Amino acid sequence: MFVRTPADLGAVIRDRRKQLKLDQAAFAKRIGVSRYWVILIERGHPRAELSLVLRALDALDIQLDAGVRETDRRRPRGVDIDAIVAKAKGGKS
Amino acid sequence: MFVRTPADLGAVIRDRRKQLKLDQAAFAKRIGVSRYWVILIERGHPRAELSLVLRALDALDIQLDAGVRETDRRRPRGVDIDAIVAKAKGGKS
DNA sequence: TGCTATTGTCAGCGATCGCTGACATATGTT
DNA sequence: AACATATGTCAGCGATCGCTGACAATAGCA
Repeated sequence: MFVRTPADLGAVIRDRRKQLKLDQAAFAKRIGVSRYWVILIERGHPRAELSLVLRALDALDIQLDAGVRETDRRRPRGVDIDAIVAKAKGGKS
Repeated sequence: MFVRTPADLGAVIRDRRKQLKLDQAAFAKRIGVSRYWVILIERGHPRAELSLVLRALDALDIQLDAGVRETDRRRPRGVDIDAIVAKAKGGKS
């Protein structure tokens, strides 16, 4: 599953927690956080702190893979648009 | 690249930002954040706020994929350890 | 229906966020 | 060296974090 919003993350966490048959209290204790925090996260709290989120994922054996999004493959490989533009930097404005 | 710590994330972000030839100021403006924030993130700030991080990744076209970590493949497929343990719940302790 | 486990809600608190904006330190180019 | 660009540092500020702990609401089961 791809994670683009805090809500996505909340869903991933909640699903996996249930999969592992952990209740909020047990889960919270495992990652060293309050149960309240778990509730907020699963609800999609946008301002949660990064390290806690990462610890939560780790505790659930969820791996985060960060990769470049390859939406369009219109251009042949080996062509660096930026480089071309830079070379022709007549009006950089 | 796998992201397990704030430092990992900082590295991913910094590398990609340079790949796109953005300086901190331009990058910060693009995601609606201060340049100071960018510096902290790239340094691996553990308490950064989630939504800003996600926006940063999005702005860099970095996709976050969350999947269950499959470290050991010792057991044949179809065997659910949890279920077995549950079934034999003589001493659940 | 009762009983239990689980989940959701809240106020008040200390701690820390992210911002600004000016200055210091690289880094690179001529 | 001189200059321009990029990156790193900091103090003070308002805003919000995550915690506690007790209670309310919901779900599951007999």
